[in-house]
Amino acid sequence: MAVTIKDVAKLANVAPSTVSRVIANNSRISEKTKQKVREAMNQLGYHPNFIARSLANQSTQVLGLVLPGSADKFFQNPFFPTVLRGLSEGAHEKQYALQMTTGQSDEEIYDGIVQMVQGGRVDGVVLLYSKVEDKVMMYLRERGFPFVMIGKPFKYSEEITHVDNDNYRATKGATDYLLNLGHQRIAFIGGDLNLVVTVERLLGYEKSLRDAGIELVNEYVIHEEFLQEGGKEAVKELMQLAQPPTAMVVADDLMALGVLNTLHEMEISVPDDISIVSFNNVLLSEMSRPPLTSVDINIFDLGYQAAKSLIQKIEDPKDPIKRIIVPHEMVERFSCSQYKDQDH
Amino acid sequence: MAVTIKDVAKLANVAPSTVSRVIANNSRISEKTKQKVREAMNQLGYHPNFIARSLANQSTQVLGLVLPGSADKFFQNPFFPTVLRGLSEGAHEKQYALQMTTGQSDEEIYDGIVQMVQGGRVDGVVLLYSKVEDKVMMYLRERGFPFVMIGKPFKYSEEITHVDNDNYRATKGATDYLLNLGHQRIAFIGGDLNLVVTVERLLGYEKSLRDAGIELVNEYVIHEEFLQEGGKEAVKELMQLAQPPTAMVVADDLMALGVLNTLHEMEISVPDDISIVSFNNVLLSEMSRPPLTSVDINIFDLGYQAAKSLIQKIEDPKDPIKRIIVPHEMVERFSCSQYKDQDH
DNA sequence: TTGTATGCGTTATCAC
DNA sequence: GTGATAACGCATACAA
Repeated sequence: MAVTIKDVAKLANVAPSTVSRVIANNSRISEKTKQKVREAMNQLGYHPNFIARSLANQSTQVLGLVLPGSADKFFQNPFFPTVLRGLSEGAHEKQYALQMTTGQSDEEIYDGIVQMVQGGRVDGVVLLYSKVEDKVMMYLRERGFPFVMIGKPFKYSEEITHVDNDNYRATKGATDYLLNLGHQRIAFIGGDLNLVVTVERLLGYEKSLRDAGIELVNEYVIHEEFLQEGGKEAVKELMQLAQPPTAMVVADDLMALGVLNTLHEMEISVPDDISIVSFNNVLLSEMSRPPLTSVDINIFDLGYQAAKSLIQKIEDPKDPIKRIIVPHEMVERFSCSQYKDQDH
Repeated sequence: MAVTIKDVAKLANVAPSTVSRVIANNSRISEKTKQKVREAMNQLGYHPNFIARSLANQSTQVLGLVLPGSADKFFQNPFFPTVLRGLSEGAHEKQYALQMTTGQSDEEIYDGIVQMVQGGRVDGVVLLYSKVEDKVMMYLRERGFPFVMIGKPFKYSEEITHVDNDNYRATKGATDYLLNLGHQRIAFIGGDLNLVVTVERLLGYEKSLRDAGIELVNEYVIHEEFLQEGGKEAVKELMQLAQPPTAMVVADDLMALGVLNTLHEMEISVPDDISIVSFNNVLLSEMSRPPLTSVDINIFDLGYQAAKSLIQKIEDPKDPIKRIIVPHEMVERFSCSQYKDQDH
C-alpha cells in the first residue's frame, strides 16, 4: 500500500493533521516542523492521494468534457484537436485535469454526464458544442452545476457563461466579401441546423444578401454534415441547378475540401469558375488546392478561454455570467476571384 | 448536499450496508428488499459518489492518457483523434473514463503522470507513443503500475503489454512495392528518430533495398517532424541532390501532404515524375491531389485494443504480458506509377 | 438475509 | 503552534 500522511506523521513525530497543514503550507506551522515534515515526505516518497483529498474537499480538480452526440464525426474534424489543445492548456495552467466520457447514443452521453456530475467526478463541465434543444445543458442548468459552453446557447444565453465567435458578423463579412467581388449568386453550405453555429452563420449570410438587395433563393442553401462528404453532396446538388451559384460560403474547412475535390472532378475551376470562402482556417485550408480563403475563428482560444472561465466559475461561484467573444479574421488565400460574366 | 447511501437507507428502512449491497447487486439480498431499496433510490434521485467509492475500493475506473512531449504537434496530426476515438470506445465499453494531463515540457508531463499515478487518480495508463529513452515508461515499469503502450517498446519489449503494427514488415512491403514499379532511387522521409516507430520503419525500408541489392544512400534518408512542414523541408533537401529520388516512402500522411504540395510548387508531378507511398491512411490521404497510396495501420484499432488490454490488465493483474499486432494494409490510390527513365 | 463497525486518506473543527 | 477527532460517502469483515 502507498505511503500516507500517517506514515509521514509517524516518521516526523507529529500528528497527521500537522502533516496535512504542511501540505497546505499553513502559516501557523513553524518553519522548523515544516522542514522536519518535508524531509520525512521526501524520505518516504510521499504523494498526496487525490481521491481522499477530493472526498474531504468535495472537489476534484478535474474538468469534464462533453462532446456532441456524433462523436466519431466530431473527432474527424480538425476543430476537435485544436479546441482540445486550448482546453488542455487552460486547464493545465490551473492544475486541472481533463476527463472525457463518450457514448454511442445521445442517451449514453447523457448518462455519462450525469455520472460525471452526480458521481462527483468533476468540478465543472464544458460543452464543446451548442445545439438547439440540449438535454445535457438543461440538466446542468437545472442542477446549478458549474459549466461553460463553447458556442452561443440557444436559450438562456444571458444566464450561461459561454465562449463564442461572432458568427453572425463573421458570416456577414464573408458574404459581403464575395458580394464585393461582384458575385450575386452566392450559395451557403452549412452544417446541421440543430447546431446553433449553423443558424448564426446562416443568418449572417442572409443578412448580407438582404442588405445588398439580393433575393434569397432557397435552392442555394444546403445543410450537410461538417465533413468533406457533406461538401461533396452539397456541390452535386448546387451544380445541377439551372442557375448554379458562382460563389459559395462554406461553414467548415473540411466541407470546403469536399467541395473543392468534387468541383475538381467536375472540372470546374476554383477560383476561376467558382469562388469559395470557408470557415475555421484549420491547417488544411492552407494546404488544399487552391489554398482556401477561410475565416479564422481562433479555435485554440475558444478552448483556452472556456477552460479559464470554467475554472474561475468553479473557484468563485459568485463569479458573474460571462460572454466571451473570441475575435475572428478572414485570411485571404486563393479560392476567390472577381466575378466574370460567363456569357461574354 | 447530495443524497447519499444513508438517505436511501433511512427511507427504505434498512442499513446503509444493505443499500451498498443492492448497488453491487449482491446475491444474498432478497429480491424484496432490493425492490424496496431501488424504489427509495429512484424516489430520492440517488447517484453513487464515485470518489467515495474509489477511496473505499482503491480503484477509480479511469484510464490515464500520456501524450508525447510535443503535445501541440501531436494534436495536429489526424493520428491523434483517431486513436483517441479507439481508446474512447474501448474504455466506454467497460465503463471506464479517460483522463488526460498535458504539459509544456517533458518535466511537466512526467510530473503530471506521477500525480495521476501516485495520486490514485487512475487505475492504469496508456502511453500513446513509444520513444527511445522514456522516463515515464521507466517510472511506470519500476512502480509496477498497470500500463500499456501503443507502439513497440524500445526496451523490455517482452515485459510490456503493447499494441503495435508490424511497422518493419509494413515498410518493407511499401518499399518493395516501389521497387516492383521499377524505382531504384527511393528516399525515406521519416519522423523523429527518437520514436521507435521511425526506427522500425527505417529498418524495413533498408531491408527492402538491401534485399534488392540496392546500395543505401545516406542523402536519401531524412528525418523531420510528423507534420506537413516536415514534408516540405524534406522535399527541398531531396530535390536539390544531383541524383534526386524517383520515389519516396513517407512515414506519415500529413508529411506526405507537405511533400505533395511542395512538389506541386516545384512543378514536379506526382505520380508522373515521382511516386509516393505514405503511412496511416488518414482521411486526408483520400482527399489530397493526387490521392495518396498509403499504408492503413488501423489507428482506431490501435487505440481500441490498447484500452481493452489495459482494462484487462487492471482487472486481472495476473493477466499475461501481451503483444498485440494490428494488421496493416496498403491501399493503392494515385500517387505511384511505373518508373519511366527520364533520359529517353 | 441483514445490521454494526471499521477503514479508505484526507481536511477541518475543535481543543490545548 | 500542534494534537485529537470527526467528517467525506462508500465497501466490507464480522456479527447476528
